[in-house]
Amino acid sequence: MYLSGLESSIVVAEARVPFQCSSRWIEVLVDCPGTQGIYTYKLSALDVQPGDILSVPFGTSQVGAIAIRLVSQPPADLPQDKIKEVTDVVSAGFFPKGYWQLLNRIAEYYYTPLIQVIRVALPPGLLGRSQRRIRLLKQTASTQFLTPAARQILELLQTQNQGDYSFTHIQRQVKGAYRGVRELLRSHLVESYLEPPRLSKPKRQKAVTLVGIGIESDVTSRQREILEVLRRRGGDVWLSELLQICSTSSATLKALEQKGYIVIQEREVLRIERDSIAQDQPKTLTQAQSQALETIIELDGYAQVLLHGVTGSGKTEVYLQAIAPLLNQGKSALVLVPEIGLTPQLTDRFRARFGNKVCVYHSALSDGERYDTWRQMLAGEPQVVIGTRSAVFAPLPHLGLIILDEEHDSSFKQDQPIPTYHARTVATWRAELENCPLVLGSATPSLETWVEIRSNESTAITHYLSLPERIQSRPLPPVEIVDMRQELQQGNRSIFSRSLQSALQQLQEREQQGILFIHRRGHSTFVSCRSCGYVIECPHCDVSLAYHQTEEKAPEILRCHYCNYAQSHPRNCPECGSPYLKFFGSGTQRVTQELARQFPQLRIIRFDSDTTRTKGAHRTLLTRFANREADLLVGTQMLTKGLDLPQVTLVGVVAADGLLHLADYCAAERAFQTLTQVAGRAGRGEDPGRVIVQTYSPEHPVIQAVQQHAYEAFTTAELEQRAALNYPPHGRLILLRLSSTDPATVENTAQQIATQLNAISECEVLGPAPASILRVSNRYRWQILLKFVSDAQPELPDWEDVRSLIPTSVSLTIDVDPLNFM
DNA sequence: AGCACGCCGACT
DNA sequence: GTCGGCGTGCTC
Repeated sequence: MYLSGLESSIVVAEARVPFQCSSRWIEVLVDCPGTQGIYTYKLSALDVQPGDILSVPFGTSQVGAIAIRLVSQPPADLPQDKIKEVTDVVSAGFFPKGYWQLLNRIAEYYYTPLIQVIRVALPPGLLGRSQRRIRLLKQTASTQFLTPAARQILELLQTQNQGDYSFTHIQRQVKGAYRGVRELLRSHLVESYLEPPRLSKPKRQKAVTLVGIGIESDVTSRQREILEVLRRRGGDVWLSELLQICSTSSATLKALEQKGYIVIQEREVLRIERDSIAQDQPKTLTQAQSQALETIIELDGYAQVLLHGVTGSGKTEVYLQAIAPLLNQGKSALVLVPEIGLTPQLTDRFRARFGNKVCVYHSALSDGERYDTWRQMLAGEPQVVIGTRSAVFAPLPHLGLIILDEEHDSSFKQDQPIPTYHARTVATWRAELENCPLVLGSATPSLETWVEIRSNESTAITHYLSLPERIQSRPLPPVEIVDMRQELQQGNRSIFSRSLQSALQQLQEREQQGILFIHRRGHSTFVSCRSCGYVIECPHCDVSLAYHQTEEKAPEILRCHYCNYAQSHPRNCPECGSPYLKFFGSGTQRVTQELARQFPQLRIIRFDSDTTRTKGAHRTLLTRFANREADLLVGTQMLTKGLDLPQVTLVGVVAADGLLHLADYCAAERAFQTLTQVAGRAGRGEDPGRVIVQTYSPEHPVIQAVQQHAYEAFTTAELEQRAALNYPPHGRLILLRLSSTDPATVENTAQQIATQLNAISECEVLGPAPASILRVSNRYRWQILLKFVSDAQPELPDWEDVRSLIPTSVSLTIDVDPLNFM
């Protein structure tokens, strides 16, 4: 059971009711896998309200918990002496109204225990749990009587200067750790202890506030000076800061406090990055932009809006001007974007417009920063939160608008761990519960959104807003399709067509900038022996290793793109010893090398997940490009996500084919979106742009649609195909992923579950089938796809029952509305 | 997740 | 007969 219906019993604490003496017990939800259900705890001194986040003793350890309901009687069947007491309130005062219902809805729809949903919604560290740690007791000990595992653990502990590691860390490092630790415990070489949960707590600091305004006859000149500094600073300064500025002592300040001039108080400090940026004013809107803005501003209550604007049509300006009046009304706005690192420009623009009312929330923040941002949001000041997928849970009270930018982007879908939620789906529910509008923005709306909006247009709850033109009537760039088969026929064996070559040449001559899109990172997709045909594969996965070489003399490495395994590139074929190894397929590295060879004067920046791994790398690379430190940006998918580089005139797609021939049902849709988005990077500024797409299948419908900027025609055709096969948005899918280290066990289990599911009449069971790559990281993967004709929530087995029937070695995840079929 | 309890095979 | 493997079940 998923504790649905709990929302009726929880009282969301808007104003905390005074402590009631009749409620001496609290029912809580405990953060512990394998437990569902409610546990009752005693309350004596603590004031606990439903929705509070608690720390409670559970079994031998201390775990996080959520207070659900105050009760005046403990359950009759529960012996009094078993009831423990709540240790602490970690965070009091709950989420805004409707939030609890949202979490419950997610739990139900995505078949996920409620506590797991709560875990993704809360910042890390709030649900603390104690951790078992192992500590070295005797420094010098002879290790020769120990088993290898025990000796290894001992040596590991000795490398750390405290001789102290968490048990899980040891388990990761040493195999047979369980046994080894036991052995060491028995011989008293180490001890095991429980470290209490390290809970995120608000960081507090002493602040000095000026209170006395009256005569200052009783103060010394030194004290008067301090008061003057304090007054100049607005009457409110951190204690440590004041001590520094006035180079005084805390005793002097204490004296002033005694005399009643100042108050010294502990206050919460929020660790939130806030750099100031040049101010920016609202821009004049085009006709279409004003019309869209007007519609959005006039919305009252829940509505779903599709803002369908071609690339470069100025969607962001519409967002900004839609948010401005909300803030004045004391409301907040939530802006969701695919990947925050990729859009420093977007956050900059928001900061420039709204200053420090803008908060950025995403997983790259440190735990402390996330925690503080979260606390800050709870406070309810009107603000704009920009974030990635998980920011859909931002606990903003008075939410006035939710914006999902680039709504078609698949990074809004989580496919690993459960809940496998889609931020768009959750945002829709949230907007409904908060009774506020949801704006979905894209140049290439997903088919789901398109159907949802267009088929409900008469209902007044959905609105279709179109920005058919670029700002300042700039034209969309012409797209030239190059048939690479003809290039080859005519004797051009380069990876660049003659058309692209001359365009790159012109780039330099005209001092313009360009973007080159490559589907893959790395150098080559696989390495094969020309003598025997052997392909070098990953030892842990059923894939070939990709060849990586960052620059001319850098080490040559073979890397698995699935499990990150790496080995150095062998000189000879491991199978037959032949020295003739050949690289196939080209990634970003190879293309940059090739460019350097053919266009030595061209300055290149590589922009892919290899070069942007470090913090702030995106911004640095983009700034360098914007400053014209390079002529060409060479990169992967990242280039498609809302980059606004007005100086780019040329966009080249080296090989569109890699995108076209993927196996899953949404491959065509995604290829169209990606190519249209890359193409849209060209000609966003004064100079007109052009796009060159190289392909071996120029007649492919996706290529044709991209060339003609024909979103609607493509979508209509694609929807017909989907309807014929009952694929989303007609009908729904649920994917069961099973994996295990043992190939036979997964297969059998998959078979069993499929048989069970076949009994459900309204759903079509596809599979079980091995995943397209059977083995990844030494786990064998099987899948079962469930297809439903109707949109109704189908009757499915209780997954907890299913789980209890499968062997523990097999893991099962349920992916509702899957997008990733790997 | 941890950690008990508890039931079967290799040793004193 | 005991020690110690890890399978099963509980945690208010």
